[in-house]
Amino acid sequence: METLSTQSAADVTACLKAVSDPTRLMMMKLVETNEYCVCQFVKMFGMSQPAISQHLRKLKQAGLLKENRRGQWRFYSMNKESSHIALLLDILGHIEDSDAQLQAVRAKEKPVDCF
Amino acid sequence: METLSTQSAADVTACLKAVSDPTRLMMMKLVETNEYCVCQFVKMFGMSQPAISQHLRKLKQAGLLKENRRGQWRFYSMNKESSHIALLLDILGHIEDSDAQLQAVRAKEKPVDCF
DNA sequence: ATATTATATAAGTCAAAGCTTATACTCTAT
DNA sequence: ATAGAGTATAAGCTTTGACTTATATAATAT
Repeated sequence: METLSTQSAADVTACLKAVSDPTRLMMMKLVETNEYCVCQFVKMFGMSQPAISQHLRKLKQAGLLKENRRGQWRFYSMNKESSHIALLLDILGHIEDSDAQLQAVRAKEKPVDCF
Repeated sequence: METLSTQSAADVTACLKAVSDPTRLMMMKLVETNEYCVCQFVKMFGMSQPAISQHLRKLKQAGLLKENRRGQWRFYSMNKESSHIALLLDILGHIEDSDAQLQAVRAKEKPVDCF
């Protein structure tokens, strides 16, 4: 079903810029259904920890991510209260679940107590 | 209504990159209902002709625009056969029609035989 | 208090993006 | 054939973006 929520062109652009990077788009697809900590993303994407942190920061600054601290971990999940949520979900809905990259990333998922 | 069309994450990213610029997003919103020639865009956006041409080229290379030559003009319109059309329309649907920037740009629209 | 693990931030590098100016191409009119 | 208008492309400049390495912060465990 289509959402009726609209926003300014500038707001739409801000959201698009946040997710127009392959890593960040994939991150948002992942957190659509789960929450992940930084170390999990590092394993899944095979990128350095600072690179992952920086991507997460951009998504958080765009209001798309919610941060949840538990112990020494910080878990990130989709911010369902985001002003961009309708647009975001529409975009994510266009990614096929069978996407090879997406499945490759998910295949590398490890529990939090990873080492 | 929601479209069921999905594509690879890479394809979605390519589309998002094309429209994640304020000028290009606005261009796509404009060509949703009309076709425009380069000189019209120049007037509407108050940008140089090469800058406009370069934005149009990006959108065309992403498959979002159709080019139509008539006389010495080149008219650009939305490519309804684009593989990204469903995603694109979803995105554009989130821009409010009352958007100030959009209305400001539309207010500067002039007929083709402009000088 | 110290060490360890998880994460963030700072600073630097390199490539890409968006503009500019200058020039080339294309069509029309003379 | 030449000139002029509309548009594209090339080259250069400047800013931004995505990484790197190094360091700082925060929580946990000893």
